[in-house]
Amino acid sequence: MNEEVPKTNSERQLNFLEEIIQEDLSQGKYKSIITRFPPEPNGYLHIGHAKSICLNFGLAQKFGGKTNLRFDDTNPIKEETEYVDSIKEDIHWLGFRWAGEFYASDYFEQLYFWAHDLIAKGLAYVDDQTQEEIRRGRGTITTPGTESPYRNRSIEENADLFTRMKNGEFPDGSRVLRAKIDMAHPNMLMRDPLMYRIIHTDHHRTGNTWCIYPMYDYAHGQCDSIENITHSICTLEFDVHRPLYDWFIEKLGIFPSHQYEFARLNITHTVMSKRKLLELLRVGLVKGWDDPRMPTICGLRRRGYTPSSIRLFAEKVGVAKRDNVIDLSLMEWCIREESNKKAPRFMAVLDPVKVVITNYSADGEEYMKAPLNPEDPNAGERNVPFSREIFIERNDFMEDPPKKFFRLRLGGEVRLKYGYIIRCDKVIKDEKDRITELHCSYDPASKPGTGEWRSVKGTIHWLSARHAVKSEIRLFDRLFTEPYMGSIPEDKDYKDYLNSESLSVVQGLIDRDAADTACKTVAGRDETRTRIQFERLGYFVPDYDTTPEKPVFNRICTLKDSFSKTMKS
RNA sequence: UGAGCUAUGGUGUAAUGGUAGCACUACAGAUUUUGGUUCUGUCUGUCCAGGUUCGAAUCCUGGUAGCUCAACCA
Repeated sequence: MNEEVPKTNSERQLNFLEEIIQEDLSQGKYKSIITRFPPEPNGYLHIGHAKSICLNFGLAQKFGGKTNLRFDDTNPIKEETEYVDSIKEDIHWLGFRWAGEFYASDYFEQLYFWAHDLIAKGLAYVDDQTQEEIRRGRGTITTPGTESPYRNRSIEENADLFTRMKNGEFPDGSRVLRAKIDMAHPNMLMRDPLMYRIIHTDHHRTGNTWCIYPMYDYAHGQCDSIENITHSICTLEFDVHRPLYDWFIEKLGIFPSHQYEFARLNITHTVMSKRKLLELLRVGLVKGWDDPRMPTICGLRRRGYTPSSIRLFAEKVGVAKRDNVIDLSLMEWCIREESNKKAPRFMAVLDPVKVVITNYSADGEEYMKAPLNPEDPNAGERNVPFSREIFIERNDFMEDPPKKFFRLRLGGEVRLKYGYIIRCDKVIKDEKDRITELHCSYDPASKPGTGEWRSVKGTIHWLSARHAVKSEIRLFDRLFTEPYMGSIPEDKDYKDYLNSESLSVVQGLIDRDAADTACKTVAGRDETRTRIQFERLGYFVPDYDTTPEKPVFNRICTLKDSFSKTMKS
């Protein structure tokens, strides 16, 4: 029945980058494409980078090309090997394999040679002005700049000075190499941009070999060119850099890589800038780069998001050129979508209240059959122990509930998931009027699999007191209370919007089976962690802090909950 | 105020001169031993004003709004 359906325009649905590539390929501009992911190793990757990674690697996969990983390490003051390692780990974890691993610093020699070439062509000069003088000379957005008094030095003098810059004869900040373009250019980037600055600092890879370092604009396009990158994809804010990118490539007469820009990812209730993320960490508002509330890749990983769920998310958010803010609920949908199909079901009680089944024998015990996953018949079954004393969730009982409350109430019946129907006969409270125990009776005829099935309105989860295992369970919520963190008032600090309830740690009870699953987890090894569902509570994953003595769970996300909404209204 | 980029439901994203579609969200109903899942349905959209055309989200003109750019950061 595989009918060949011709592709119509409406089915094509390529994003604008895919269209460009398809066009380039079909016109024979390139035989195959090469993309690159070019992080600066000065921080941890976040979900915004994940979008870029999925884009660059995805494009190459889709069109039969390859993708390089290139570290943009042109500023030794900010870059560290620690970040190089974490970036590689994150990309790998996301499921992508780079064709080549390169560093901008691999090309320092070539870049230096090309700089001399531009000097020889009269297109670059050494400027002795101070940083302040250069800044003032650049003019403003609405007024043209003025030329540096050093702009018309002879080629010989420039070459000599630049060589001596390289040889370490001058202190930091005393001289720079500039491209000679146009101080009155409407694009500020073209007003004789800096190519090199002097920095007497050890570089994480080249050590003290160099004391002059190329600027981003002088390095990036040429690095792309050296690697024969056909499509150099970056975020929108680099759009004003494109003329410069092209200018260096043209003047040098090297392989013409081309730059294309797309809109960076924003997500509601979080921030994405490295600076802010780092500040949250320094101030102690989060516990580390991999705090499960962080939008970093390692944070999402610890939280329990899977590589496939993040890839799905990257696909769902799309690629275009307009500013966007993606609803956090889309991310949650992506992990729920996957977890619902895969996650084995267990039970946990986060806020236990004891229930005594008064008509069940004190030393009695039996096992209830429970499917591991109702969505997957092949997942098999497990046995859930039942006994006279059980725990249920405190909020699954109300003495005097509203109409739409389908759970346990005084004098009412509820089904224990996979187990008996019980009726609440008596509520026991302490002197502070807090419920300490519920006395219930069970209906022996209501055991699943025996006799006629009897339906009651509600079904709740529970745990046999005798068999339950203590566990620490960490619940997370949005980091910020405000959805659009990009548009908070200017007189406000983004930290004013922190959600004080973004983390709550609960000492709860879980299934023996869930505890076993957790303890099989090797701390820190994500591949060994099983995502599970605690019924009615959400999807969870064992945290790195799990020990054989104490399972620790992170809630990845809740289940969709239409009940709390009905109750509020 | 100069230059560049962008404007399609609440949020994203398609429609490449020919029926404004898809996803998320929200809401309603059916099913349900998870107030989950699944299924069905509903609401809501082309920034504005002109023009070209048999026909415009799409092309043209003029506005408006948002974003980016004045680091020896990337």
